[in-house]
Amino acid sequence: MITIGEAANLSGVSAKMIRKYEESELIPKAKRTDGGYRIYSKNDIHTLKFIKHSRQLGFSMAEIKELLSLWKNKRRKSAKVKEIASKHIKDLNQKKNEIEQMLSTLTNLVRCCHGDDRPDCPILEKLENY
Amino acid sequence: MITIGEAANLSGVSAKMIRKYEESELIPKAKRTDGGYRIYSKNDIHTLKFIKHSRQLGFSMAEIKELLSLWKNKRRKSAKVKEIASKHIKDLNQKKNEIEQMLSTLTNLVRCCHGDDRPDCPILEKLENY
DNA sequence: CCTTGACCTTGCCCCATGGGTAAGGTTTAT
DNA sequence: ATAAACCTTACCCATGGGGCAAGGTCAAGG
Repeated sequence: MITIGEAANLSGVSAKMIRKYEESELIPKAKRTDGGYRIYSKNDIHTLKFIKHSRQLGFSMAEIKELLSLWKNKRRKSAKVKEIASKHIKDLNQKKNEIEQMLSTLTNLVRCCHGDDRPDCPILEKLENY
Repeated sequence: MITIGEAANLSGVSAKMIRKYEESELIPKAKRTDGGYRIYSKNDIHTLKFIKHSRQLGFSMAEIKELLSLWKNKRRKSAKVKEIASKHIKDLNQKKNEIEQMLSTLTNLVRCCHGDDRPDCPILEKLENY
């Protein structure tokens, strides 16, 4: 008999998010006690950990939904998993490139700015006339 | 007499976001026609462009609010601008590091996955037992 | 048996940065 | 005068959570 609070402690996923994942159909609806409390099994904790690890690698809810169904399906093709992960790598690389582009511009600007009591500032000039 | 749609075209900021920026007090409340239409000046367009450029460099609304007030203040100290930009660079570097951490893990996993018709998959194993 | 405290329930609001849509009013040109 | 194009406000959506409030449940101890 694992309650939602215990499941949260065991899995590292907050009770709030466990309910959210249930509502979003990432996990099946939990069984309830007569009083209406959700109850979880060891296996449910295992699934929650899977979700947590997927979130730590930056997968979206939608991607995790796919990964979960592949994980549960013993006749899956690993190619499909690899495809999802490769697509995610592509997304992350794009985000990284955008950040690097910002960083390169900002770093140049900060290097050129005196950073003293005077108002003259190449950073503001760039924002004004970019 | 520039309407919000024209201001959007001229500045590159959507009409929706112009209203949002007004509500968030990034820009002053626009004057209105008798019928209630917002009207803008050339100077307002200039400010909207400043905001747009700041967004393109990833500054948050709160940061842009500060940058705008410094920009308008002719007695500002460039040190303050530099401080905001430096803090932003720090934030971006942290995001970048997190993404790189994910990428390094994911890249290894994808390299190890056969990606064929068989179900065996190191990616799913990692998500399960991380 | 009853109380108390810890835990759970649902429902709502909030963050940031937008996209979209609907019902209705305004402006401008024909 | 009317139609098209534009504007207004007020909602809902997404992402991935955090937090609070009012109320119900559970388990332990008196």
